[in-house]
Amino acid sequence: MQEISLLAYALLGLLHQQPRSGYDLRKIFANTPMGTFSDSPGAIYPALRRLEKRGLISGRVHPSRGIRRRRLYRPTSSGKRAFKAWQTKAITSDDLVHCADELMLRFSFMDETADSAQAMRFLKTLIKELAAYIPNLRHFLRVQGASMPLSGRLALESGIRSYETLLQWARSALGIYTRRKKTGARK
Amino acid sequence: MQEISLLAYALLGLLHQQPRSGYDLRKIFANTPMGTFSDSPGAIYPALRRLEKRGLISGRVHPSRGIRRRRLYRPTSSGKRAFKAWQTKAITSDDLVHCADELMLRFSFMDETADSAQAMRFLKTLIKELAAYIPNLRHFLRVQGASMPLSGRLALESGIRSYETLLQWARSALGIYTRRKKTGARK
DNA sequence: AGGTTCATGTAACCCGTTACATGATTTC
DNA sequence: GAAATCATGTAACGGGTTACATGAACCT
Repeated sequence: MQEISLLAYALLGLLHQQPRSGYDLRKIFANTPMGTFSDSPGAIYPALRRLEKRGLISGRVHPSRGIRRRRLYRPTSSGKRAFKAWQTKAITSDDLVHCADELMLRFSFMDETADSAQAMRFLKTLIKELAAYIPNLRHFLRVQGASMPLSGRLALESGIRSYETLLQWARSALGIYTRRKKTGARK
Repeated sequence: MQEISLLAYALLGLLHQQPRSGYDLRKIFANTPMGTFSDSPGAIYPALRRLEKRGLISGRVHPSRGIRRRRLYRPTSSGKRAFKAWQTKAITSDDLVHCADELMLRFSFMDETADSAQAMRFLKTLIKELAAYIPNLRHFLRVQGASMPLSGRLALESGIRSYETLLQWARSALGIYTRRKKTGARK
């Protein structure tokens, strides 16, 4: 069982929304706020091939009307399982430092593949980990700040603020899910 | 003139503060908020070798008292020039999307290698680019939000908030530099 | 007919990951 | 003297970057 790259998970998630071609996916990365991912063909097409070879997606050429030949991919049932497993796996404190992007990607497809209970569980754990981690950073800044140059201190302050913003966001997001659940929630 | 990786710039920046060994650098990445960088020997030592081969740092074994043999590196004058050039180069709007980490790294060593005028110039440009970019994201959310699933909308909102936080931080940081300059500033 | 966009692919290169290896020095 | 830590290395592997290539369909 090989590792799956973050880009590959992004592709897999987007294919959960609807069948798409490599070119469709490239355009998404080129023209939307998902632009942190590479839109280069040298990244996308090999990644799709690998996902197909591992049986997580299946692509077939769409032979329809006048349009250019496009190979449309969709997740297989095994691909759906793998994606959901990745999405709902436990959040570790290490994830905050090394995989903040990955956490947000996992959350951003939550509605496509899981129920709101999963989303809420995710947010609660995230809140817990952030609330535990931020004081460590504040402590480091308090203790080491004096011996750091101004720009370094400010850079650290920026990192802390961004975690604090994330925490505030997670709390408000959790509130939205909670409220939606109380009022007769659909889905 | 080859590309220099972000990790390599982080190493180069840290070596501006004081001569250090590969092990010192690994400990920094393992035990401080700079932990987003890899502390694995397979990343650090080859990176140091490459920097040395390119003439940006020079290392020599420190033969002093009882201590274990340590190869201490320090930047060469050419390395200092390259670092400063990287640090003070123009900020593009693309940097915000693809290299936010890189921007903060560039800033965090500003005091080591440049004067506060450079830091202020950096912050001003950052503020300008952020102020131009954030409305684009807000616009996207307004137009596309309705057709996005809740979790996707929230994830985008989180990204926007984090840019807004960065903008606020940049403004307050610029304020600090400005004030420090007015009152009889040292250095 | 010719240029542009659509759509997919490939190959060389770089570098971070993972895992393993090796000694020297300190510690108990 | 055994174990732990210090300190540096190396090799295989994977995947993203960059650059180039190809052809079909669309537009004028």
